[in-house]
Parts: sequence; structure tokens; C-alpha cells
Amino acid sequence: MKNITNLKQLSSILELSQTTVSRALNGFPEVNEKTRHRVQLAAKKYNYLPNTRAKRLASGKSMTIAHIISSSKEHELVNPIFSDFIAGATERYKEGNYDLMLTLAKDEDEVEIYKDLAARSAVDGVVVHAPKINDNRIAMLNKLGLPFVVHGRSSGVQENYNWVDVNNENAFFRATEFLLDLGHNSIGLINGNPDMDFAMRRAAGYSRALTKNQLDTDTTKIYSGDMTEPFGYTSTLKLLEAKNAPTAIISSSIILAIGIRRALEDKNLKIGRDISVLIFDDDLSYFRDEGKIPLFTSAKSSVREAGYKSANLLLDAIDNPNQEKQGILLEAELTIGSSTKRYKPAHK
Amino acid sequence: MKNITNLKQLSSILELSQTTVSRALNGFPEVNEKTRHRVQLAAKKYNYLPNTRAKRLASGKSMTIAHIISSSKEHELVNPIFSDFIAGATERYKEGNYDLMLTLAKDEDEVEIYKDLAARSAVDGVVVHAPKINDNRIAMLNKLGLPFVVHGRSSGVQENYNWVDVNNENAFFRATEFLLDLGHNSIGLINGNPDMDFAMRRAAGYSRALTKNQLDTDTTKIYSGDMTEPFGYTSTLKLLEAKNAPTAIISSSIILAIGIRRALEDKNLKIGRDISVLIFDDDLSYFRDEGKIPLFTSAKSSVREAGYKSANLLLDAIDNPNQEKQGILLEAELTIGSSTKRYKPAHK
DNA sequence: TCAAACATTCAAAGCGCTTTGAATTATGTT
DNA sequence: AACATAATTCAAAGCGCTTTGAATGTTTGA
Repeated sequence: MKNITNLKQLSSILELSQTTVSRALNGFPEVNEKTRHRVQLAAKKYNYLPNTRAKRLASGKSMTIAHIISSSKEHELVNPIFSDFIAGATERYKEGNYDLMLTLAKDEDEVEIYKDLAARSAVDGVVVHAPKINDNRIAMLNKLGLPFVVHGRSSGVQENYNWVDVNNENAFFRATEFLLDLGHNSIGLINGNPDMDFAMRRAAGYSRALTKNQLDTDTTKIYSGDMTEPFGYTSTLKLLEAKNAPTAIISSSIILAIGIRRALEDKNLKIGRDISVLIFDDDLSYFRDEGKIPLFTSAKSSVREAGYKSANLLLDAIDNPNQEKQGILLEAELTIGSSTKRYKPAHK
Repeated sequence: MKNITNLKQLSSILELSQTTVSRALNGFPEVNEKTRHRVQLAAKKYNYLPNTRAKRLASGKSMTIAHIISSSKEHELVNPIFSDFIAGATERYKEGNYDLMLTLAKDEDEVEIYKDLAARSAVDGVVVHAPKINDNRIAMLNKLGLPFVVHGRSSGVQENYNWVDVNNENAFFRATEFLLDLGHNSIGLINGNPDMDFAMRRAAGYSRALTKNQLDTDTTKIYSGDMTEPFGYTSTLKLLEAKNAPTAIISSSIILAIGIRRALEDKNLKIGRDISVLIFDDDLSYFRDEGKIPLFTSAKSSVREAGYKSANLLLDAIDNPNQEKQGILLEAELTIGSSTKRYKPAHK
């Protein structure tokens, strides 16, 4: 059985016009159901699927969403959370027959890439990852008229835009209060880069909890940087070497926490017993903390779910261009694991 | 300044035919250099870029490569090594003006997806990830006539195909010999799922080294499964609980090794001192082991580089359809870190 | 029974490019 | 000056779909 590769052939075999065949396949109502059935059967029989390129040109839609993942020029890192975020987004794209296009960029190239995508009309929308404070990408995309959704938010930006974010401030406020309630009053924070919006909000939540409990924020207890394992490691060593070493540490990611654990091990300290550790957990599939008692006490929010919701919001915005911009705020779950314990003053 | 969005407008402003403008922009030689310059200037001035959709239809090329990442139905995992692989591949795609399309699939859907991509002529090529032993995707893609490259190889498959792989057998042979030379003769192996081709080759290299040293392969010392942190953890606990517990462990990934470290910590064992650990290191950007002395002794091979080379091979194959299939075998570097030490028998 | 109303199908235009084959202009040769 | 040759440019067809507006076939109601 020879495959058929275009509408013309298929419609001539069926002795129908291209119009009718096209409409039959696309579910238009003005086609006789018998005819539609005959068409569908033939399409299946000859393994016909409409040519993507032609369809996109004719329909004026790209049926593609771009994800631009950028890394700073100094450190070319690909954050593993993208894997899970994209897994969630893809799920939604599949439902709507969208394709996902992935681009990696250097920070400074990213705006160029948006302009390029818009000018060559290559995609129907984009997902903005890892927004910074005052992120200029948002105004740029609004100006370009390219639909987009931000995974996160950008403080300082006045424009309206679609976003999906975790309530980072609240999560870290609660996490910090939780540790304070356990008696810890020297709490370290290992966080993302300070220009990242999420990192700023997390630090703010942390500070708010301290302030509420009449404690000052001690900036020597805050480390901010790329959220890699080595950064978690070196930051922890520094925290421990300080005169007033913290009795608890909050980590902005599980990967940092792996470095934290290594550092504690080096110092012969046991998590939970000697020092409490609380993490923000994106619920990455390869690091799922799934014992009866979770290893880490955590503020948990599935980044995969955020991916799905972001995609959903974006496709919605594409279908309804005049709809108001929306924000979706996800709350993290505070889950008690074995990495946090009541603070017991060392016997002096 | 109004932007110009199609060739027609641009050519009418320039008082040239579309043919000439198109050729000028695409670098054809039969255009007067003065004219070309004038065209390029105007294109820049009006921010004109050819419409991607139209270009793809007219040229008959999709300028897109698909990466289909599949996960088994039981465990829906997105391996973080894809992030780095894709970072490498994207670099090459950018050079050739290709776009990268990413799809996630359940194992059993994957073949359908290939057929679909081929029938609707959506991409110019695909990258096959995580090949299994006797992987049926290879024959399928050859039959479909869709250009592809495999990241890895598939034992048992007779067809010719393009591939980029690490010499896993050799890497694990050398790794095992290295540990044997240090006096270890009870060596555990924590590996990927046994139906994965790379895992099979790694186990084979491990066994070959044992055999060469007159040792039997003890299957109770081999654990195979999803290469997650929890799997590394539970496997290590089991290894340690066995009567003849290994004095060294080889890990197929750094993520497994993180679980190994946690298990050892639980048992108050120190890596290097009490037990040696040797890992296969894909050089993931978020887990880069970059101290003066690396933490882990490892067989290292950059998966990012593999991504670049795979993309390169694929684009080459697309440009030269009649060229013979090629295989590229990368050798891992054996790097000494602090996680392996000479075996000292416990004082009885 | 006949026109109006509805259901179904069709021919042709158009999406915005590339590319073919022809036409025009410039240059070189004797 | 006259012709061949090379250098440029052009009009039109084509990529494979969707969609518009018209045409045909079928029912329905008075």
C-alpha cells in the first residue's frame, strides 16, 4: 500500500474536492457524515496526515511555543529544573497539538532572539524562564505583541502580563517561622542569585519572619549564587566557620542541599541531630524524596505542575488575545521530614 | 518606522522583483553586489526577516530536529542529563539555523510519534535517546526514511545507523581494574536498567575486568534500576547489609552517587576511607566536580559534548543523504579523585 | 407542484516564500 | 558596429494546505 502524501492525491482518489476532504478531516460541520467517514477511512488507510509546513502557512499559525533558556555568560549552566518544568508543559501542548521549541541563549542574546522569533513569525508564544527583578524581557515582549507567560514574576515591572509563580515569600516566611518555633535563632540561608526575582522574594519572606520575631537579618548568614551542588557545599562550609554559626539552614533547592549535606558530612555533623536543614523542593523526578518520613523538611511545590499550568495559561491567552492578563499563585506545602529538630543548646 | 513583514512589500519599496530580493538575502551569486547591499540595508531598516512558515513550505525543509524523550509508564522521569545533552546539541543547531523541537512520550507511544512526524513531514531529522538492547526504533526510522542519530548504540540491531556513544565497556573495564589494582576484590555496581544498552555494556566491562583477574561476577553485588538518588541510596544500603559487603562501589551516574553518599553517611562510613566509590560522570553543569582534587574518582565524558557531536553528525547526514552511516566513539577519561583509596583489610 | 431553505460540495484564490526559465542589460571581441 | 557572452533582473509557477464565495443537490412548506 503506497502512502499518500498530499491532499490532492487523497481527494482525487476519493473523487472529492480538496475543500471537502480538508473540511472532513478538520471536523467542519458542513460535511456529510457519511462522506466524512469515508474520508477518515481513506486517510487512515493511506497513512495520510496533512503536511505540517503547509498547514502552518495556510492557517497562519505556527502551532509552536518557544522556551528560551538563558544562562549567564560566565557560567553556562542548564538548570535541571527545566527538565521537569518542560515535562509538565509538554503534556499541555500535546493536548492542544502544539509543538515545543527549545532554544538556549546567552543572557545578552535573549532579547535578540525574541525579536527574531517575532519578526520571522516562527512561534505563537513563548515562555519566559527565570525572571529577574525589573526584567526587561516583559516590556519587550509586550511591545512585540508576542503572547507569553512568565514562570515566576518580576518585581518592579509595571506592565500587565501572564504569570505562574509559587508564593515564595510566604513559603520562606513559613519555613523560617517553623525553624524559629523549634528554637533556632541563628538560621542560614543559601539562596539563588540576588538578581533573580524568586531569590529576592525568598529572602524577603525569611527576613519578615525574623523581624516578626524581633531578630535582625544577619547578611553574613545569607549566601546567594548559582544553585549548584558545589555552591551549596562551599556556602555551608563558610556558614559553619563563622563565629556565630547557624543551627539551621534553609536551602533554596534540593541540589544546593546535596552540597550542604556533603559539607556537613565533612564536618562530621549529622543533619537533624546537629543541625537542621529545610529546603525548597521542586519535586524533581530524579530527586524525589519519597520515604515514609521524607528526608528533608521542605516547602514543596511541583515545578512540573507549574509547567503544565504555565502552558495552559499561555495557550489560553493565545486563543483569547483580548482577555485580561492573569497571574496564578501556587502555594508551597510545608512538609515535615527528618532534617529538622528542636534546637538543643550545646552543653557548655 | 513601520516594520515590513513580507517580501512583496520589501521588494516593492526597493523597486525590485521578489526573486532578486530573495536571492540577495540568501546570498545567491547572481545578484549585483550593490543591489545586495541595498537590499540588506533595507531589510535591516524595516526589520524584515523572511517568514519561517512560508520559507519552510517553499523550501521543502523543516529546519527542525526533534528530540523525543520517553519515559516508562511506571516511572515518569525526566533525566537531568538531557538538559546538558540538549545544551550541546542546540549549540550546533544554532550554527546551522535549525530549530530544536522537544517531545516527551511514554515509551509505548514513541514509535507512533516517529510515524506521525514522518507522515506530516514536520522535521528533518530526529535524535534517538536512551537506546535499549535490540531497540526497535532504529529499524522503524530506517524504514520511514527519516534521518536520525542515536545517542548510544543498540546491541543486537543489524541495521546501519549513525550514532555517538561513549565507550562504556572500556570505561567500566578500566574503572574496575583500577579498583582491583587498589586491592579491592569485592566491588559493587549500581547501574541503569538492564534493558538499557549502556547499562549492559557497562556491566560487561565490569565483568571482563573481574574475569581477567580471576574473579567471578557476583550478581548479588549488581543493582540495576532508574538512576535516581533514592535508587542509589537503597541499593547501597542493601550492598552494605550483605554478608560479604563490597569495599568499593562503582556508580553509573553522579545522581546515584549522591544516594550512595547518603547511605554511607547513615552507616557512618566515610567515602574513600571506609569505602571507595568510583562514578561515571557525565559532567553535568549543576553537579560539576571542580575542586583542586575532584571529589570523585570518575570515568568522565561530557554529555554536552556528545550532544554537540550528535547534532553535528545528524545535520551532516541530512545534507548528504547518501553518505555512509557513521559511528563516533568517545573515550571517557579516568580521573583520580579522593573517593578511592587502597584497600586496607580491617584488623581482625 | 414550485420556490424557498437547507445541506453538501466545489473551483479558485491566497498564505509568503523559493525557484525555474525567460528577458533584459552590460561587457567584450573582432 | 555587430554579435556573442556574461551579468542581472524578472514574471510566473509551485510548495500543500485553508478558506471564501459560488454552485449544485435535497428537503420542506404552502
